[in-house]
Amino acid sequence: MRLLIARCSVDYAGRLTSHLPSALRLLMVKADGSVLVHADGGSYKPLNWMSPPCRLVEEETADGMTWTVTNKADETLVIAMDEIVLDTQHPLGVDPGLVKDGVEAHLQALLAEHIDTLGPGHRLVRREYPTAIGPVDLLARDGDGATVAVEVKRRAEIDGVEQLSRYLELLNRDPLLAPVHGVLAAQEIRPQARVLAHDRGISTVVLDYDAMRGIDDPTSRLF
Amino acid sequence: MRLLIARCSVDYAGRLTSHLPSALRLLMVKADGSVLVHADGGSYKPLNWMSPPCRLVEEETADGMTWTVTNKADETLVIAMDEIVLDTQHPLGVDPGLVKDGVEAHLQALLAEHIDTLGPGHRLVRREYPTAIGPVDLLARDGDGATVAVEVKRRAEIDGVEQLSRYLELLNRDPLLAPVHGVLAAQEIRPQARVLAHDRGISTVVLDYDAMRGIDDPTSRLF
DNA sequence: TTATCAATCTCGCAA
DNA sequence: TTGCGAGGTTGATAA
Repeated sequence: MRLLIARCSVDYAGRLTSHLPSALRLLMVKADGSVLVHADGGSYKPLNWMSPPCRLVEEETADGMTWTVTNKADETLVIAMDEIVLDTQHPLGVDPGLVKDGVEAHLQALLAEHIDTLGPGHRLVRREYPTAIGPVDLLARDGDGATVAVEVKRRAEIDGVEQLSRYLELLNRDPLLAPVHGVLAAQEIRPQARVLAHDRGISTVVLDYDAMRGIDDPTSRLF
Repeated sequence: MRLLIARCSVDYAGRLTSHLPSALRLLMVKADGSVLVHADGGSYKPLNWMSPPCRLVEEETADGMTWTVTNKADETLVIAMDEIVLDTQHPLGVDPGLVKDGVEAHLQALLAEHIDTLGPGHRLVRREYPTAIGPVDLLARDGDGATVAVEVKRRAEIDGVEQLSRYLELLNRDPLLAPVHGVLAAQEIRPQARVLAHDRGISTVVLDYDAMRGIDDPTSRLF
């Protein structure tokens, strides 16, 4: 990994065009040739970058150095340096990689365990109920024995409603299941998703992760 | 901006938990206190990070140094270093910032200015026409006074057709607007999106960014 | 390889 | 502040 602190201007031309006026910035060149331009603030996203695979051409100029980074799609990143404060290189080797503990799969498992969160008398038929267009997160029966299809999300947006709608259309063609009622269950439901869901007769339920992991929370209700 | 090359293990606990085994990595501390952990590969996304605002507590240990970074939501990032290869600091100052060109907002503005791209006699009603499920990019009237709802995309895919379809269903319930015709306008329209759009009676228009910008150029006008 | 969906998404805008 | 949608989204996974 090569690190530079340099006063530079940066121009990108590709899926959009952008320009950065000259200023002191960090330039990072990774072992795979990718380049990142970072300022001394903002979040983890660089001001500009080129993802691998790409090629870097270095050119000495009168007052500094110019990098031209290009990729297969002819996108270009041009970095013109007029002052170099630091230029250092360190081989880091291959990283062993990140180990994550999931969230969303856990939500589905918890709701399956506490299926009565959807209302008294609910019974789980199965998780990941298979259909021709993909598995429904949860299939259940309510207190009256009617079929309920549940889509579980961490945050429910319009796409989740569309997804559930497609499942419902398919499931309702099965006379053994129809009529199937849809439930969108999530820790957070965007207003527009709620509006669209209710417009289509789909119920929404807000899930309380901590409550399900602990004791049933009466404030989590179906409407 | 402080830069370290260090052998370290990293643990994050917050919206999820994650662990990185010890390895040589780049640690970046920005002026706003945010911390980034980068490997020598991958794309611009760090292996781990803490976004500002956050607080870093540094602790000397027997065989190195430990950082504990916390934010308001009690998320924590713990970095345990057992070997430090580089530790350098450079004030960069405030960045003048990025100038972008060619994004969807520009396309929408350009098409609003050149609404006759949709056909002769078209008049703009308004941009960002509000509905219960979100704003329609452009609402217009065609030469016969019929309502036209336009969805503008840089690249039109299936979800763009779905989005426009939802708007059309809603708008067509309004007797003052109905019947509303849909137009999907984009620089690039994926074949599947084109097929689905036409299947639903939605027109597609390919936008030429440079041409629309050129027409707007005063030097190209006759008077 | 392509399509689909989640993300510690980030970022900008507008109500 | 919050909500909402775009992003040079990126990244992972299944078909």
